[in-house]
Order: sequence, then C-alpha cells, then structure tokens
Amino acid sequence: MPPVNPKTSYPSGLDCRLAVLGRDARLTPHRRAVFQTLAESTDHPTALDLFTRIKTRSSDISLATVYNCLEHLTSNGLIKQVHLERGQSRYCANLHEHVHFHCEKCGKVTDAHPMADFDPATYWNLPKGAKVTRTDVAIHGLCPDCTK
Amino acid sequence: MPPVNPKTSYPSGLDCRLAVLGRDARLTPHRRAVFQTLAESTDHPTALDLFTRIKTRSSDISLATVYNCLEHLTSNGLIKQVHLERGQSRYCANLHEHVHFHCEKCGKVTDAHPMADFDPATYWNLPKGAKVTRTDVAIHGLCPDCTK
DNA sequence: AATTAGAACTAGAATGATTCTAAAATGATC
DNA sequence: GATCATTTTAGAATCATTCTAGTTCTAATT
Repeated sequence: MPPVNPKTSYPSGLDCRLAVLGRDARLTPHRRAVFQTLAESTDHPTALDLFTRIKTRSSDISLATVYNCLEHLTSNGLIKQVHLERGQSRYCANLHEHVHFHCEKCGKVTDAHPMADFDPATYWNLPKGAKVTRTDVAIHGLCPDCTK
Repeated sequence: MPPVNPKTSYPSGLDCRLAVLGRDARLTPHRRAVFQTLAESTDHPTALDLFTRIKTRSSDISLATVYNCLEHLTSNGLIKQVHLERGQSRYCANLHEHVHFHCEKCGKVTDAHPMADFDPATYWNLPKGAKVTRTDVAIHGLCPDCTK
C-alpha cells in the first residue's frame, strides 16, 4: 500500500470527520470547498445555494460538480441530505443527532438537539415485527422572529 | 344564499369529511373519483398511481386533472400530502393523527397510529419562543415481511 | 520528466415530477 | 336559454436532478 499524499487525501487534522474516508476518496479542492461552505452555513442550503456561494466567494465550479461532491460527501457519511418539503434537497453538515424545526412563514430551518432518548415505539403502533433504523422528525411552526 | 345543489355539492351523507367544503367547492365526478380512489387505497399512491387507477377502473381523466383535484382536496383539508423522500409526492386519505412507517427495502408505507400524546418539546431543544403547529414523523426501517 | 490508468470535472442533454397556459367544456345562476 | 364562473384538458414550460461523453487532473509507474 503506497503512502497517502498529505496534500490531496482527507487529512485528520483539518476536521476529524474527513478522516473517515478511505485513501482513494480524494480531497479535491472542489470537495473541500463544498464541505467547508456547507460547514460554515447554518441555513441548510440547497445544491444551488452552495453552487452560488462557492462560485462567488472562491473558486469556479460547475453545478454538476456541486451535485457530485454532495453525493460523494453524503454517501461517505460526512454530511446529511434533508427533505422538508417537496422540491430541492437541503444539506446539513451537523452530524450530531438532531431534528429540524422549519418556520412556515420565513422558511428558516433550525437544528433542534435532543434532550432525552427518543423511541418512536412508545408513541406509535408500529407494524408488528418491523425493525426501525432511523426516525426523521420535522417540526413545523413559527420561529421566534415570526411569532412577533 | 341560494340552495345547495344536492347532486354536485359535497354531500354530508356520503362521507362526513366532504361536508367541510363550502358550497362553491363543487363535487365534480373527477374530484369524487380522486377522493374515492385514494380513500380505497392503503398504499399512499402518487398522483400518477391515482391517474392510472382512475383511468383503467372508471372514468377517463387527465393527469393534470388528477393534480388539480389533489391540490383542491389537499387545500380543503380532505386529504394529506406525504413527503417521505425526494421525488414524487404521495397522498393519504387517513386524517386520523398518525405517522408513517417506511420500509427501506420494499418501499411500502404503513400508517402508525398514536398510543400516547406526543410533545416534541420534551425531546428536542426547540428555538426559544417558537410555536409548533405540526410535527412530521417518518420512521424508516424494515417492514415485517422484509425482516425475514 | 513522460506514461498511464483511473478519478474528477464539465457543459449540455435528458429525465421525471409538477405546474402553467390557454382554450374548450361544464355547471350554476339570472 | 344566456351568461359567467369554474373545471377540465392537452400540451408546453419549468424546476431540480441525473446522465453522457469528452476533457482534465492526479498519483503511481516507467
């Protein structure tokens, strides 16, 4: 096994999360840009949002590459895809267990972190013998700013 | 206020739910077909599913009309739109409070009814001052048939 | 340093779900 | 039975995403 090139492989120093990737998953400038732009965003941007931000702030990139990078990062478990309504997918670099609060007026999406363990089987009658792997919770309502 | 035409207005006898509509919301044969076809379905069909079922089983209809009827029924609160993944919207005539169990293998969607009151604020740290109007819960996993 | 094989990037085409448009049909009221 | 609003329709348009196929880039090898 040849040595990993420190310049182009996902370094564990930059962000421990990036280290989970195998050595053949390259940390290209584009992937870095997509990941970092998303990590700096608190607003759950769409692919197009990220495309615009990366294009104006830093390097040139194509929309197809943004989609490729997002798919790569998602399938490697570095980021998560979020679906709140039909339409565009949104992305989220927060890997801590959390759910989403969606403001129906301004559209803002806020992460809500757990205070206690949650088991859906205590609240809903699941099919007998079903095996739960994941529970998606989306809370809709009015954010503090929009209740005024 | 002129009398309601019993033949074309949503009758309260057929299904009490249909009575919630105002008198200017007509119960056309197409709307009736879309509603009834959905009400008889347990599989959370897509607009295209409903289009095919209505077209083959009963009257002729266009896909645009299915979309129009679904939009009409949804905005009048007679049916619900369900988004489990990106892609097509699914529809559900079950208005009892419930959540959805989605089998990741066979794709089947099952309604899961509540056994206890559920307040998301006891589990997740919502933004201070936020007002919750609705909580969408989608439970993903393997259905009883697929665990075998 | 040049070669090579594979991975990543790209523009533009293609796809799939949905919405829009504008005209025709239908229904309700006058 | 005329009139006006609503519904239906086919087909065009749109929007987000994925695909295609050619090009460029990267890293290991010569």
